[in-house]
Amino acid sequence: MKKQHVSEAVIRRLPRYYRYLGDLQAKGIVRISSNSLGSRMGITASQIRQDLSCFGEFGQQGYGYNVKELQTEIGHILGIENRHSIIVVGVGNLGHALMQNFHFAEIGFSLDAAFDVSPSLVGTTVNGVLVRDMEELDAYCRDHLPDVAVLTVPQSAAQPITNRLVALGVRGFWNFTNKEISSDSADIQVESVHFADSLLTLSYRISKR
Amino acid sequence: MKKQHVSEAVIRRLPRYYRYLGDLQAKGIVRISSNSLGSRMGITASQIRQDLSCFGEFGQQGYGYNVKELQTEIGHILGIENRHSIIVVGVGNLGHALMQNFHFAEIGFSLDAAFDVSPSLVGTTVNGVLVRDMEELDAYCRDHLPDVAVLTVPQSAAQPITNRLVALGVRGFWNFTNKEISSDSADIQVESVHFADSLLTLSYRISKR
DNA sequence: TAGATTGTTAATCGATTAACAATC
DNA sequence: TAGATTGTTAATCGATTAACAATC
Repeated sequence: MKKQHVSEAVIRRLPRYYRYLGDLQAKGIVRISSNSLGSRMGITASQIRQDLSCFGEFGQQGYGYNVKELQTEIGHILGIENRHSIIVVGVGNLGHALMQNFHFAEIGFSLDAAFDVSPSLVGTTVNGVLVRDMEELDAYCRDHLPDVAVLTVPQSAAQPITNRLVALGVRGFWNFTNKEISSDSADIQVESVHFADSLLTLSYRISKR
Repeated sequence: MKKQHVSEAVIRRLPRYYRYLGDLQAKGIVRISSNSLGSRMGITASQIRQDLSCFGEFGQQGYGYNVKELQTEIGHILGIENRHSIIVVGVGNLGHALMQNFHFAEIGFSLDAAFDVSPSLVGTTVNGVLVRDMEELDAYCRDHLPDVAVLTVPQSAAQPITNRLVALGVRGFWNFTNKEISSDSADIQVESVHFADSLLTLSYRISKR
């Protein structure tokens, strides 16, 4: 039975399911039970079945789940078929690294453009994507209506650029600036990657007390 | 009253407290109540007081918390004073970007060395840190006993390098390889940064249903 | 002193786990 | 058919929130 509200905890697990199912497929595994998937992932079979039940019925009694089918379903839930368009704003080391290494297309994103202020970068191409002048940002967004912006600008630019992009209709922000960004506009989604927070939890765990 | 077991949820919030307290200090704010901090962070005052009570008593009735003092205390809980030594293994785009931009020292880590297989990188210096040949990894670790390794190697190298480092006594792994790594050894801590998982939750949230 | 705010205990809420009938 | 495994309901567990006495 589908749920109307899906908790954050469940949503955070969906990409993990997607990833594990991809690995299983790569290994040529065709079917899997919640029990077996759970023990691979270190979670209970109950949790997997409970999680999936938020979205529908994807298994078969006595059989389990078809790996490929379930992956496709979860991909669908995650919105991978939408081919969201995405732009990189700020092509410093990190923006550059993401453009070079991160497989946007594999998870359904279309990386269409990048922007920077540096004259030495503008006009160059990174992994097939043209770096444009930040001046062109407004015109580009009006023309192409990108769904998501990767924020890899300096901290000081984070909020002003966000405001500008929100005004231009960008609804999703993948924020690497280590600054909390916000917007009054409803319906704006922000996903922040806080490297320091992540490493600090590791610091905590390796510190004996 | 100090707690013996501290939940994962609490630990994940500690770096956020640390960050917010840093921002407050930068703004010259000297004292803050749990209520005021909570409304800035979008959480309840109760939660803050409950979280802190796992580690001790840091406030004063009728006054609240001294911003600087509390930050120092939380930094201490997170192990920032330990000056954990850290090495970067794999100096590709991402490893390079982290070395260049990420302020290890600010959160108490000492970035001491980097390793790569590429002859064009070996011997160069990135942000003051020498890139060494991967061949030297074992000898280096035996000599310097680094606490943490940043894994920014290709996926295929993730597990073998981890095994090697575990055998050499490295206890913490900051894993950017998009592969789950594991170890039989007790006391090994892994913190993985899964970019795709992060972006997929954003994909979910901007997909209308 | 009066007001503010803590630390902590108790109440509530939500998430995880267990159990099991349904059924492939 | 017998065995396996689902989807779902119920039970448990843990985390968050509320309340309040203590006290600065």
